[in-house]
Amino acid sequence: MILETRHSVTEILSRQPLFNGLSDAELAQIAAGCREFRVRKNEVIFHKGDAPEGMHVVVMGQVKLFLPSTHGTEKVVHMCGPGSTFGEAVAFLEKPYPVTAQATVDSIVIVISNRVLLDALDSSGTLSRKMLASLSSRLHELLGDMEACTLRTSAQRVVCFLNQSAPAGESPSFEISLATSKQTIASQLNLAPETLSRVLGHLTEAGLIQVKGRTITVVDRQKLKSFAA
Amino acid sequence: MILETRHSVTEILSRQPLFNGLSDAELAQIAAGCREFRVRKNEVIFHKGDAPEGMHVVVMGQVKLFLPSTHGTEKVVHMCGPGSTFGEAVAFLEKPYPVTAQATVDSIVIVISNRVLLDALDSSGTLSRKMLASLSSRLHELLGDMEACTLRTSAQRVVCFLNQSAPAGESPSFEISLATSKQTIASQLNLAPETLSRVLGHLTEAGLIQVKGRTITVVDRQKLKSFAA
DNA sequence: AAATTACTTTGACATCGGTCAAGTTTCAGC
DNA sequence: GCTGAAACTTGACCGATGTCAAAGTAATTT
Repeated sequence: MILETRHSVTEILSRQPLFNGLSDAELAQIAAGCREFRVRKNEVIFHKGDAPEGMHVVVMGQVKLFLPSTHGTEKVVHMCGPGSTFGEAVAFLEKPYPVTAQATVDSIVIVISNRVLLDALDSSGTLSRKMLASLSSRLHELLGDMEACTLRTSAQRVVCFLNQSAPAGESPSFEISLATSKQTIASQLNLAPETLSRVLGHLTEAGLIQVKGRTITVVDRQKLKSFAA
Repeated sequence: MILETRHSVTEILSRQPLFNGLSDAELAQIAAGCREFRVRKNEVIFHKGDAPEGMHVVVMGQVKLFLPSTHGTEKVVHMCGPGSTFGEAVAFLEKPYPVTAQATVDSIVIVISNRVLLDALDSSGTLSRKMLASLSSRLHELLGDMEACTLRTSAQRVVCFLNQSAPAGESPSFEISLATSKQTIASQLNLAPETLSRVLGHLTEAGLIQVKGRTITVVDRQKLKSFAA
């Protein structure tokens, strides 16, 4: 990893929702305990089982969090885009990282050391509250993934994913631009890549979607949902 | 549910690790915002999708948290024994409960309203820190479950469960007393009850364990672990 | 204690999704 | 723009688990 100091860490942090509402002094204190890294595509930021350094913020790029298995396979737990944080939870426990973090493209990541983070939390009720909300949100998300993995069939999981990726509007038709490879999405949905490919094929045959590379067009939101049954 | 006021809520709360280190005044303030309920076996405390009331503390008995599915099946996410808390995470989000909570035996549960909890968190850094640790811990646990469900075979999941249930000591042989029905354990491990039964049968045939009702004796810890491979 | 209900076990069978293999397309680096 | 390496697709096959059914066992109620 290459140390990077060109940008103002304070400025970057202040743009994160988590750090909104903090005083300049508080922000400066946190920024002082940060390091900014550039990581290259496929570079591992930390391994499952490593001792925790601190909380990470993705400034630019994309980071994949996954559970590695013995036979080289992996289960993707979460994708972190710009603004996403990860590795917070370990700061409050004395346990190693429960996942491996790897950049999927060249990225810039800020690390806030545990000490600094804990100090900041002690001195700011606002930050504590936001951190609690952030962890709760992650917890809900994970429960949702659990639900998908255990209670739904492959087709239902894919349909669910497409719906979650839908833009805010209510129009029956919309377009999705996949943020990652289909391999990665398959892993997130706990499917073999082949299975994802086949399910997308079936949905296309049924006239519900159109797939062109990483762009998927959903023709009819409602019909898609009812297909899952 | 039957309102219950005989016991001192303050006293019960003070026994929970989460509330250690709080002043009497703070505790009293929290206790004033609590209700204590008795729930009977099989009674549902809240449903997935309900609006959140607050945080729950199991005083006595046992509560099952699960994801219900359409066809009556369910996936058990967590079992809460005396001292366990649940439903904290919703206090920090504006979302409905992500799981259903149901008593598995006659139980006593305390509910701390969201307002009171949030106020207490604002005024106590200690409590905030403990709550962060509690949520983080839950997150880790859930990741562990995810890992088990997605990366392990049925036999590996069962062996894993037996190991996790092992007492602290290092002796090669130990006895486990299951806290719930095998049905429930099967659901936690994301197995059909029949499959759990069969796996336990195989482990018994292999001379690795002995099963008698809800008591399982592990003959050799090491051999059991190596069986998973 | 008898009766009813729920839980567990066992067997036979079905199936969803994974694995392996081969071919095709897309992408990244030069 | 080439070229080699990934990524993706498609087909054939297989196996781990789930489902269904029935019998046996434990637990709870009356």
